[in-house]
Amino acid sequence: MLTQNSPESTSPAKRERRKQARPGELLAAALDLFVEKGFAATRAEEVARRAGVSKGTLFLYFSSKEELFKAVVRDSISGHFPVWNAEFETFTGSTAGMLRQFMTLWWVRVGATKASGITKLMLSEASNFPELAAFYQQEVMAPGQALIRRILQRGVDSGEFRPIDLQYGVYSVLAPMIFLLTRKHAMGCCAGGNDDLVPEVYIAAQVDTLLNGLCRAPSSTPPSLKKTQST
Amino acid sequence: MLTQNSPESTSPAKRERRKQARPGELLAAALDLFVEKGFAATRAEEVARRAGVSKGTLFLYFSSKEELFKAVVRDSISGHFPVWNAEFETFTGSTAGMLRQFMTLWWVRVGATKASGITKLMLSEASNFPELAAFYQQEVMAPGQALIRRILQRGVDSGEFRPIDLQYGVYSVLAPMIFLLTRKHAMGCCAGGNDDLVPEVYIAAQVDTLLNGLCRAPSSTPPSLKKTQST
Amino acid sequence: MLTQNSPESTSPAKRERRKQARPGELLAAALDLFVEKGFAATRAEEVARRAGVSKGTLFLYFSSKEELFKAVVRDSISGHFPVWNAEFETFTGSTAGMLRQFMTLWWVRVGATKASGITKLMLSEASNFPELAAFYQQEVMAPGQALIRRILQRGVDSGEFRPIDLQYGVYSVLAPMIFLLTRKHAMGCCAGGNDDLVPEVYIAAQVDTLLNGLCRAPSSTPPSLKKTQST
Amino acid sequence: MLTQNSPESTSPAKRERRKQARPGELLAAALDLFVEKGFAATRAEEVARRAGVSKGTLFLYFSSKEELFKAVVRDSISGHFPVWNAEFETFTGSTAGMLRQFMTLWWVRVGATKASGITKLMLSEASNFPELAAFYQQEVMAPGQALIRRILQRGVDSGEFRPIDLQYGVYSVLAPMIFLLTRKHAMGCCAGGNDDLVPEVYIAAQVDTLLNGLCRAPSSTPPSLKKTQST
DNA sequence: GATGAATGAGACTTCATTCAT
DNA sequence: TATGAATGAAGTCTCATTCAT
Repeated sequence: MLTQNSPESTSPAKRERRKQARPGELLAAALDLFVEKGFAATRAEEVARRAGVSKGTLFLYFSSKEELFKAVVRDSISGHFPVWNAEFETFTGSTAGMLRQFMTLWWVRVGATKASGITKLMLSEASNFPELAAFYQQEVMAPGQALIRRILQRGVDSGEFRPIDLQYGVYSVLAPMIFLLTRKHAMGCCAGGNDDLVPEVYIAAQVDTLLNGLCRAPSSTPPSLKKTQST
Repeated sequence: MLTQNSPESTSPAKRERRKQARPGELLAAALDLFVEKGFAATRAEEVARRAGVSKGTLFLYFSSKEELFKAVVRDSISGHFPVWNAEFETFTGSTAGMLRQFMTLWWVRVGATKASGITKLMLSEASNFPELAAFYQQEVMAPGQALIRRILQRGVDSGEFRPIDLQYGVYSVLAPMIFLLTRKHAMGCCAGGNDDLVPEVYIAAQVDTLLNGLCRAPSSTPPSLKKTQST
Repeated sequence: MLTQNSPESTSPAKRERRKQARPGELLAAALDLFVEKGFAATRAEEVARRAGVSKGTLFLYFSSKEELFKAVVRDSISGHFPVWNAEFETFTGSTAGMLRQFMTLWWVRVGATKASGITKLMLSEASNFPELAAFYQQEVMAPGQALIRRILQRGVDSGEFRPIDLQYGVYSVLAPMIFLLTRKHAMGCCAGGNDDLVPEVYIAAQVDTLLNGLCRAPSSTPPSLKKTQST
Repeated sequence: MLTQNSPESTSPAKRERRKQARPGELLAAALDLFVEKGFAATRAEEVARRAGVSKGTLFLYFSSKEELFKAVVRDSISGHFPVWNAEFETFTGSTAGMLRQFMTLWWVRVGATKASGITKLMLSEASNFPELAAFYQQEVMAPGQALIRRILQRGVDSGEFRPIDLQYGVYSVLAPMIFLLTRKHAMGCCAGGNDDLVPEVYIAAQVDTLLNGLCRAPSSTPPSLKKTQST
């Protein structure tokens, strides 16, 4: 989370301190509840109560429930992009290593944290809240995909990767991330009895497959697709 | 869908027939609406109206909106596996071709149809209905994964595939399917500005990547996709 | 009021009877309360309670408080215009008599009834509810002024009246009507101690003044205004 | 307005001066806003902000929003009559001219200024504040009407006017004034499409009609009503 | 069985008023 | 005295569910 909340302060300027901390406390409470119950099912009053304030106070800091949600997204995810992107600006290793690091860090920073719940939430409720969906698309999806695309482009440019279609390549990287979120938040909670998926291992395996494919040899790869290409 | 709905009949003698058909008509209407708007946003009255009955009648057959939802999922997801599995029992080509066919057929029969909405619906609402999630896991996910596993096993056994971890391999295949559903039902409505993803092409590309990886490799990388290169 | 409400019925099709009567009962309750407390200060629930139904029922018949108000206006005033206008289509007497009849009937049918409260209400709250103001302007003011204008035009055409500016003439007729409403609903409640204004007498006197002026003779009418004649 | 407001001073030593001026500044801000938006729609915080103080300070000086309203009306309506009355004590022209001057000056000094908002405000809110209405009646309406009555009496005495009922004559003069206020503050915002009413012209026309009537000839004024004729 | 009018809890949001600083 | 963060009652509107007909 971006905000640093220090709810327990007893110094002289107590009121001011509280005011500084309020948004962070509300954001934290909102993140918890949104992830736990979804956007529509989370009641504004409950967010306020969990943050230890009254209903009215919530609206003092966030003009509507939707604005609160946007703030949560910014605080949990999109606010970090500048830093995260910067790390890759200066990456010097192989592009394969870069892709591995991207997915690994994504898991550590988003997938494994509460922030991942936000993405799952969008998957679930986007269609009912078009404005939020647009916001998320613009604030999170677009920058994220841009970064993936830059990595793939680098691999193609350097000759490390085959000259693939970039957009579909991006989706190939995205798919396992979405899959993990789905496991964790939707099916995972009660999927099978066997917890047979260790995310870190899955990501490693996924990167491996992504880079090298399932096939043993270069083989006589079929001329892939002479089919559909329907529109 | 398993139920056969014939909503447009009102002749005198057909009254009894109608009574028999009621639950099916309600289920069909509910499926449409749940897929279209999600669980919370679907109003009971609208389901009833689309089924051609009154609100009261809906509650005559389903004691609550939740029960209706459960019934929809139960009614719409099983029964296809026996047939689909059988087709692969007798497959004779290469395992690469088998995998390609599996995903292609999945798209044609599930991904591209209304049935896909049910899966998306589970993704969205599973956490609110643990009982349903378990049911879905057992009835749909397990058989589906078993089939994928059999295909991969065949490839490994025949030496076509590298000796990968089977379970993670299954997830590698599953991920793009989930991703497509997500595109179609959740983010799709407003994702990007450009509808830059053609499912059939994506699946083909995905299978290609799955089989051969992104890396140029030692290999004579197939000229697989010299297409689109859209931006 | 246009609606005929018969709240007390015990015949077989009781429910249907109630349904017929509901809008009228709600309209009557709303009229009372709007006149008594104004638009903004009238709570929807109170309207419902006075009509003997629950909050939800009100919104079953009128989709919003504003729509309820519009319905009240139509029911109390503008719905009568067709009939009222018709009466003047066939008027055969002098235009002076016509004008006298117009104002007299206005008092009997609107000014002296609860409907007058609606006009007063618009005077008070129009600026806070622009949509309602526009509605009232279009539905009530415009037709009313059109009728007045027709009367004045008739007088001018027949030579009974001086060739006055029609629009200002309309306002001359309107002013005492507004004045009466103001007396009745705003200042009247506690104006002075002496109820020194009898509306019917005021109207008669006003018509007289309107027709003949205050001056004793035709005198040397000052060349006062040979102006505008706009419109 | 009686209070002199100097809202824009914040120098160090002027602190004490400010304190004295506070109530006046608040009253001025409140007057502006009440006239502009009405009582209910004016928010306490906005009044405070416009006066350059905080919300808390407003309640330091006025115990509630209602009290503030009363104070505004009390502060804004008296004091002008002595001067205005004096002007007419010494009037020497014709009574017709006197009446014309009275209405013209009223428009210049009241109707066209912010003061007119107070009267409109009384019209709107009087029924909710009976005490204020009584106060206004006594302090403003009564003296105003007395002046009009004196003018009419003068006309009758001198033989310029017909021997009309004085009280109703007063109301005939009052009506167009009220009408103008109504136009300006209530309906005006969206009345008609065309701003077809120029107050000065209207007043002139009104005076003309008042003096000479609509009818062409002195005619045989119908024996219509030598008053009462009620109902 | 079928209907649909009626219900009322509950959601979001506003804002006059309070009170610790 | 002045502040402004905090409160919470109140308002409009929705919708799953009930029940008299």
